[in-house]
Amino acid sequence: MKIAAFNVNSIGARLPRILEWFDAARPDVAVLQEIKCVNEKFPELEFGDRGYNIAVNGQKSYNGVALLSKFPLEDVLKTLPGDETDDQARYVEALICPPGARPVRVSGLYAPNGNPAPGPKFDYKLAWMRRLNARARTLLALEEALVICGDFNVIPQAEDAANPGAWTQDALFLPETRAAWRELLNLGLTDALRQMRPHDRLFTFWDYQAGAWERDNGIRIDHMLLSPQAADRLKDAGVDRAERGKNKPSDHVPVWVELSA
DNA sequence: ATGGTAGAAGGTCTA
Repeated sequence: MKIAAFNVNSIGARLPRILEWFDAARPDVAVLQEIKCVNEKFPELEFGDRGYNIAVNGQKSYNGVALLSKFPLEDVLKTLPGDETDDQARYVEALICPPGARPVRVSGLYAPNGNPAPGPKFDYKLAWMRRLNARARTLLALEEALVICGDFNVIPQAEDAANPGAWTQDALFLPETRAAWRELLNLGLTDALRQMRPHDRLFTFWDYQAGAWERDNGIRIDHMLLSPQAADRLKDAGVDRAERGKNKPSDHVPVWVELSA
Protein backbone atom coordinates (compact mmCIF):
# COMPACT_ATOMS: atom_id res chain seq x y z
CA MET A 1 0.00 0.00 0.00
CA LYS A 2 1.43 3.35 -1.06
CA ILE A 3 0.66 6.26 1.29
CA ALA A 4 1.68 9.84 0.44
CA ALA A 5 1.56 13.30 2.03
CA PHE A 6 1.64 16.51 -0.02
CA ASN A 7 1.36 20.14 1.09
CA VAL A 8 -0.21 21.56 -2.08
CA ASN A 9 -0.37 25.28 -1.13
CA SER A 10 -3.91 25.83 -2.51
CA ILE A 11 -5.72 23.03 -4.32
CA GLY A 12 -7.54 25.57 -6.47
CA ALA A 13 -4.37 27.16 -7.82
CA ARG A 14 -2.64 23.81 -8.24
CA LEU A 15 -5.28 21.29 -9.43
CA PRO A 16 -3.79 20.38 -12.87
CA ARG A 17 -0.34 19.92 -11.30
CA ILE A 18 -1.77 17.82 -8.46
CA LEU A 19 -3.83 15.57 -10.75
CA GLU A 20 -0.78 15.03 -12.96
CA TRP A 21 1.14 13.88 -9.90
CA PHE A 22 -1.72 11.57 -8.79
CA ASP A 23 -1.87 9.98 -12.25
CA ALA A 24 1.89 9.33 -12.23
CA ALA A 25 2.43 8.40 -8.55
CA ARG A 26 -0.88 6.53 -8.10
CA PRO A 27 -0.94 6.55 -4.27
CA ASP A 28 -3.50 4.27 -2.59
CA VAL A 29 -3.85 6.87 0.14
CA ALA A 30 -2.87 10.55 0.10
CA VAL A 31 -3.22 13.29 2.66
CA LEU A 32 -3.14 16.88 1.39
CA GLN A 33 -2.28 19.97 3.43
CA GLU A 34 -2.97 23.67 2.87
CA ILE A 35 -5.82 23.03 0.46
CA LYS A 36 -6.98 26.59 1.34
CA CYS A 37 -10.63 25.98 0.48
CA VAL A 38 -13.91 25.22 2.21
CA ASN A 39 -15.37 21.70 1.94
CA GLU A 40 -17.84 22.79 -0.78
CA LYS A 41 -15.01 23.97 -3.04
CA PHE A 42 -13.00 20.74 -2.85
CA PRO A 43 -12.75 19.14 -6.35
CA GLU A 44 -14.49 15.90 -5.35
CA LEU A 45 -15.40 14.91 -8.93
CA GLU A 46 -11.81 14.90 -10.15
CA PHE A 47 -10.73 12.59 -7.33
CA GLY A 48 -13.94 10.52 -7.40
CA ASP A 49 -13.30 9.82 -11.09
CA ARG A 50 -9.91 8.43 -10.09
CA GLY A 51 -11.47 6.05 -7.59
CA TYR A 52 -10.79 7.88 -4.34
CA ASN A 53 -12.97 8.03 -1.24
CA ILE A 54 -12.65 11.47 0.33
CA ALA A 55 -12.61 13.04 3.79
CA VAL A 56 -12.15 16.83 3.73
CA ASN A 57 -11.54 19.20 6.63
CA GLY A 58 -11.55 22.49 4.76
CA GLN A 59 -11.22 26.13 5.81
CA LYS A 60 -11.54 29.45 4.05
CA SER A 61 -8.25 31.06 2.95
CA TYR A 62 -5.86 29.21 5.24
CA ASN A 63 -4.98 25.68 6.29
CA GLY A 64 -7.37 22.89 5.28
CA VAL A 65 -6.53 19.19 4.93
CA ALA A 66 -7.96 16.23 3.03
CA LEU A 67 -7.57 12.46 3.04
CA LEU A 68 -8.06 10.48 -0.17
CA SER A 69 -8.19 6.67 -0.27
CA LYS A 70 -8.80 4.04 -2.92
CA PHE A 71 -10.10 1.81 -0.09
CA PRO A 72 -13.10 2.35 2.20
CA LEU A 73 -12.71 4.69 5.18
CA GLU A 74 -13.86 4.06 8.75
CA ASP A 75 -13.45 5.99 12.02
CA VAL A 76 -13.04 9.37 10.28
CA LEU A 77 -11.87 12.10 12.70
CA LYS A 78 -11.44 15.74 11.68
CA THR A 79 -10.27 17.36 14.89
CA LEU A 80 -7.14 16.88 16.93
CA PRO A 81 -8.48 16.27 20.45
CA GLY A 82 -7.47 18.42 23.38
CA ASP A 83 -8.69 21.97 22.64
CA GLU A 84 -12.38 22.69 21.96
CA THR A 85 -11.55 26.30 21.06
CA ASP A 86 -9.14 25.42 18.22
CA ASP A 87 -10.91 26.28 14.94
CA GLN A 88 -7.96 25.78 12.56
CA ALA A 89 -8.43 22.91 10.07
CA ARG A 90 -5.18 21.01 10.47
CA TYR A 91 -6.10 17.37 11.11
CA VAL A 92 -7.81 14.42 9.42
CA GLU A 93 -7.57 10.77 10.42
CA ALA A 94 -9.19 7.56 9.20
CA LEU A 95 -8.90 3.80 9.25
CA ILE A 96 -8.12 2.55 5.73
CA CYS A 97 -9.78 -0.80 5.06
CA PRO A 98 -8.50 -2.68 1.98
CA PRO A 99 -10.79 -5.64 1.18
CA GLY A 100 -9.09 -8.88 2.20
CA ALA A 101 -6.00 -7.19 3.64
CA ARG A 102 -4.94 -5.70 6.95
CA PRO A 103 -6.19 -2.17 7.72
CA VAL A 104 -3.89 0.82 8.23
CA ARG A 105 -4.77 3.90 10.29
CA VAL A 106 -3.62 7.14 8.68
CA SER A 107 -3.34 10.47 10.47
CA GLY A 108 -2.81 13.45 8.15
CA LEU A 109 -1.68 16.74 9.67
CA TYR A 110 -0.65 20.29 9.00
CA ALA A 111 1.17 21.45 12.13
CA PRO A 112 1.33 25.19 12.90
CA ASN A 113 4.30 27.12 11.51
CA GLY A 114 4.84 28.91 14.84
CA ASN A 115 6.63 32.05 13.65
CA PRO A 116 7.39 34.54 14.98
CA ALA A 117 8.98 32.94 18.02
CA PRO A 118 8.66 33.67 20.85
CA GLY A 119 5.01 34.75 20.81
CA PRO A 120 1.44 33.46 20.76
CA LYS A 121 1.90 31.62 17.46
CA PHE A 122 4.86 29.73 18.87
CA ASP A 123 2.86 28.90 22.00
CA TYR A 124 0.07 27.55 19.78
CA LYS A 125 2.58 25.44 17.83
CA LEU A 126 3.98 23.84 20.99
CA ALA A 127 0.52 23.26 22.47
CA TRP A 128 -0.59 21.67 19.19
CA MET A 129 2.43 19.35 19.25
CA ARG A 130 1.58 18.32 22.81
CA ARG A 131 -1.95 17.45 21.64
CA LEU A 132 -0.47 15.46 18.75
CA ASN A 133 1.74 13.59 21.19
CA ALA A 134 -1.33 12.69 23.28
CA ARG A 135 -3.20 11.51 20.16
CA ALA A 136 -0.18 9.43 19.09
CA ARG A 137 -0.10 7.76 22.52
CA THR A 138 -3.78 6.87 22.21
CA LEU A 139 -3.34 5.44 18.72
CA LEU A 140 -0.14 3.54 19.54
CA ALA A 141 -1.99 1.78 22.35
CA LEU A 142 -4.22 0.19 19.68
CA GLU A 143 -1.13 -1.72 18.43
CA GLU A 144 -2.15 -1.26 14.78
CA ALA A 145 -0.30 -0.33 11.62
CA LEU A 146 -0.41 3.47 11.90
CA VAL A 147 1.05 6.22 9.72
CA ILE A 148 1.16 9.78 11.09
CA CYS A 149 2.18 12.03 8.22
CA GLY A 150 2.08 15.47 6.68
CA ASP A 151 3.66 18.88 7.16
CA PHE A 152 5.04 18.87 10.72
CA ASN A 153 6.79 22.25 10.30
CA VAL A 154 9.78 20.75 12.12
CA ILE A 155 13.39 20.53 10.90
CA PRO A 156 14.52 17.55 12.99
CA GLN A 157 18.31 17.81 12.65
CA ALA A 158 20.99 20.10 11.17
CA GLU A 159 21.41 17.72 8.21
CA ASP A 160 17.76 18.39 7.34
CA ALA A 161 18.60 21.95 6.21
CA ALA A 162 20.96 23.15 3.47
CA ASN A 163 21.92 26.08 5.69
CA PRO A 164 21.06 25.17 9.30
CA GLY A 165 22.63 28.37 10.62
CA ALA A 166 19.91 30.40 8.92
CA TRP A 167 17.19 28.63 10.97
CA THR A 168 18.51 28.86 14.54
CA GLN A 169 15.97 31.55 15.51
CA ASP A 170 13.13 30.03 13.49
CA ALA A 171 10.16 28.23 15.06
CA LEU A 172 10.81 25.24 12.77
CA PHE A 173 14.25 24.59 14.29
CA LEU A 174 14.20 26.02 17.83
CA PRO A 175 15.24 23.62 20.61
CA GLU A 176 11.68 23.44 22.08
CA THR A 177 10.30 22.43 18.68
CA ARG A 178 12.92 19.76 18.13
CA ALA A 179 12.40 18.48 21.67
CA ALA A 180 8.67 18.08 20.97
CA TRP A 181 9.57 16.16 17.80
CA ARG A 182 11.91 13.87 19.73
CA GLU A 183 9.26 13.23 22.37
CA LEU A 184 6.94 12.12 19.58
CA LEU A 185 9.52 9.76 18.07
CA ASN A 186 10.45 8.42 21.50
CA LEU A 187 6.90 7.11 21.92
CA GLY A 188 8.09 4.43 19.50
CA LEU A 189 7.50 5.94 16.06
CA THR A 190 9.87 5.47 13.11
CA ASP A 191 10.89 8.38 10.85
CA ALA A 192 10.41 6.34 7.66
CA LEU A 193 12.27 8.65 5.27
CA ARG A 194 15.38 8.96 7.45
CA GLN A 195 15.27 5.24 8.31
CA MET A 196 15.10 4.18 4.65
CA ARG A 197 17.58 6.78 3.34
CA PRO A 198 19.96 7.58 6.23
CA HIS A 199 22.55 9.51 4.21
CA ASP A 200 20.45 11.26 1.55
CA ARG A 201 19.46 14.90 1.33
CA LEU A 202 15.74 14.63 1.89
CA PHE A 203 14.52 18.21 1.52
CA THR A 204 10.75 18.57 1.07
CA PHE A 205 10.40 22.40 1.02
CA TRP A 206 12.12 25.21 -0.82
CA ASP A 207 10.94 28.79 -0.30
CA TYR A 208 9.60 30.65 -3.34
CA GLN A 209 11.93 33.53 -2.47
CA ALA A 210 15.57 34.28 -3.23
CA GLY A 211 16.05 31.40 -5.67
CA ALA A 212 15.90 28.78 -2.91
CA TRP A 213 15.09 25.95 -5.35
CA GLU A 214 17.80 26.91 -7.83
CA ARG A 215 20.34 26.98 -4.98
CA ASP A 216 18.93 23.79 -3.39
CA ASN A 217 18.43 25.84 -0.24
CA GLY A 218 15.83 23.42 1.14
CA ILE A 219 14.63 21.96 4.42
CA ARG A 220 13.02 18.66 5.45
CA ILE A 221 9.73 19.41 7.24
CA ASP A 222 7.26 16.91 5.71
CA HIS A 223 7.47 13.54 7.42
CA MET A 224 6.05 10.01 7.57
CA LEU A 225 6.03 8.47 11.07
CA LEU A 226 5.26 4.75 11.48
CA SER A 227 4.06 2.69 14.42
CA PRO A 228 6.09 -0.50 15.06
CA GLN A 229 3.39 -2.54 13.29
CA ALA A 230 3.68 -0.28 10.21
CA ALA A 231 7.50 -0.12 10.37
CA ASP A 232 7.57 -3.94 10.20
CA ARG A 233 5.88 -3.60 6.80
CA LEU A 234 8.05 -0.75 5.43
CA LYS A 235 9.26 -1.62 1.91
CA ASP A 236 10.30 1.78 0.55
CA ALA A 237 10.04 5.52 1.15
CA GLY A 238 10.86 8.55 -0.93
CA VAL A 239 10.53 12.22 -1.78
CA ASP A 240 9.16 13.27 -5.20
CA ARG A 241 11.70 16.07 -5.48
CA ALA A 242 11.22 16.64 -9.22
CA GLU A 243 7.75 18.15 -8.58
CA ARG A 244 9.43 21.31 -7.28
CA GLY A 245 11.05 22.00 -10.66
CA LYS A 246 7.79 21.96 -12.63
CA ASN A 247 5.66 24.89 -13.73
CA LYS A 248 3.65 26.64 -10.96
CA PRO A 249 4.77 24.19 -8.26
CA SER A 250 3.85 24.07 -4.60
CA ASP A 251 6.73 25.11 -2.35
CA HIS A 252 6.54 21.56 -0.86
CA VAL A 253 6.94 18.22 -2.66
CA PRO A 254 5.19 14.88 -1.94
CA VAL A 255 6.65 12.32 0.47
CA TRP A 256 5.53 8.68 0.47
CA VAL A 257 5.96 5.21 1.93
CA GLU A 258 5.21 1.79 0.50
CA LEU A 259 4.00 -0.81 3.02
CA SER A 260 3.73 -4.53 2.28
CA ALA A 261 0.19 -5.95 2.24
C1' DA B 1 20.05 44.87 2.57
C1' DT B 2 15.24 43.72 7.36
C1' DG B 3 14.50 42.52 0.99
C1' DG B 4 12.55 38.41 -1.74
C1' DT B 5 7.47 35.26 -3.74
C1' DA B 6 3.05 33.09 -3.71
C1' DG B 7 -1.91 32.52 -2.53
C1' DA B 8 -6.59 34.07 -1.01
C1' DA B 9 -9.07 37.68 0.20
C1' DG B 10 -10.36 42.02 -0.86
C1' DG B 11 -7.59 46.96 0.42
C1' DT B 12 -3.51 42.33 4.49
C1' DC B 13 -2.30 38.23 6.43
C1' DT B 14 0.09 33.77 6.34
C1' DA B 15 3.82 31.13 5.16
